[in-house]
Amino acid sequence: MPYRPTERTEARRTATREGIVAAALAQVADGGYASAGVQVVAERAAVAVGTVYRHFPSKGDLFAEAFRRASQRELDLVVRVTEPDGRSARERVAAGVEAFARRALAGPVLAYALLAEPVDPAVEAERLRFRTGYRDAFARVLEDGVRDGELSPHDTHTVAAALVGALGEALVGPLSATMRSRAHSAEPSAAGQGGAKEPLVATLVQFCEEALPRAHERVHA
Amino acid sequence: MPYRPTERTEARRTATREGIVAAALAQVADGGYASAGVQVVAERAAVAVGTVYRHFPSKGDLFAEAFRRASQRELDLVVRVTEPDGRSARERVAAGVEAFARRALAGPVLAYALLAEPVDPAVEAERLRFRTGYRDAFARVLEDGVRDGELSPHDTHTVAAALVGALGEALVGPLSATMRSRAHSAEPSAAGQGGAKEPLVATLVQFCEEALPRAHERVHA
DNA sequence: CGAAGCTGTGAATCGTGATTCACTTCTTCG
DNA sequence: CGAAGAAGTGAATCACGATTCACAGCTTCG
Repeated sequence: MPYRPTERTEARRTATREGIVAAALAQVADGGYASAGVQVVAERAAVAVGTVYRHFPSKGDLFAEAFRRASQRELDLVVRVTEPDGRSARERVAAGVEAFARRALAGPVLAYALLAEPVDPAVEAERLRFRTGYRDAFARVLEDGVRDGELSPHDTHTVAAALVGALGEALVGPLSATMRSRAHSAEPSAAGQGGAKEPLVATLVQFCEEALPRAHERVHA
Repeated sequence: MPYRPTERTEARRTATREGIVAAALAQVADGGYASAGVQVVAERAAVAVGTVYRHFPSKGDLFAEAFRRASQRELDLVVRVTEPDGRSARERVAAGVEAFARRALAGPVLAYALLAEPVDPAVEAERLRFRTGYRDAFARVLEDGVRDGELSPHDTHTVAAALVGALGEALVGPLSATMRSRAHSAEPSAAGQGGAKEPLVATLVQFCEEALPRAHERVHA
């Protein structure tokens, strides 16, 4: 049995694979999913088209993985900042909303792709999974709030979904606006930012805080 | 000059055209956009493929028109029930939310297609236009509320978008769930409905009412 | 070295569904 | 009726990007 894969070759293999995923993500992050053909990604990864298919069974699988990684990063962040510690449910929701919004506005093209751009079914499925993730993260906070008597009992799943939807929809407009203006000037982070981000974040945080069904007597922050 | 279009032929032409639009919409309403190829629509309209192209420059244009009509109906309804009359902004928002949710749950497949299903860019553009329509309808109510001192001043556009997003996201789950269960049993409106709709509607109405930034002193319903 | 098995290559192929167009059928009017 | 212009037809074509695959180049080990 003359050939046996070794540590070194396996490392090389992994490196190539990672390069392809990275290229796919990079392409989505700066041209959107629409721009991300297999050809283009392969070129970007300095690899032949066939190589992509030696590492992934299909385009859908490749991008599902790329989306999964990017989304996981974001979701982890939101989960982290909403984790139970001394804070009230309200504060925890606010922290999650703020983190979500800030990250999205920082990387608008990727955020738009992750959030709203038309994609393959396999990728869409990944998107769905992560939306569910966000929803569950918020739902957990809401349940804690109900248990502790801070919030009145309610359909936490639906309310959490509504929070996620509110964030998404309110951000998609500004996100695509930023993308459009970027299309003109060449490079990122130019002089006058697309739009004032802070007020937008503040509005969203307030909206989401208010929307929570507080228990009869208020605790005032 | 031997031939001149006349009233009768023009009527026939219009009828054919209408038939095609209706077929397109019907197809979307019961198989989703994914099922709506030009071929299929043509058959459904009892017309040849070429005829479709004699009436519409492209598939995108056909479906853009079909979506436009369906969406306009829905939007008109929401605009109507949120129109200013004696009611408070809160009540008007609640009425809009309720109407939106009820209609969506009544025609889940169409609602899903209108709201969230992946579609052609031309159709997506139409969708965007109508989301903006809903947003503006709610924004108008919010502005009235601010003017009348019922609500505190705020970014009405963003809040309105958040309301629309909350509705959309909270409904998409139940909508696709209903669709999936419909896929099993053959005909609509069978015995045990997909899920209890009323509580869902109530949750959404309450969520949206709560989320509005009320002026300092509360009016209590 | 050379057999065996792996990864990399990229031009050619394939699938899908929108779109075309040469032809037939219908309608109008001198 | 017959010319002329319009609507209808549907098999053939086309566009486009994902996918394949025969071949070339490494890597391992007896």
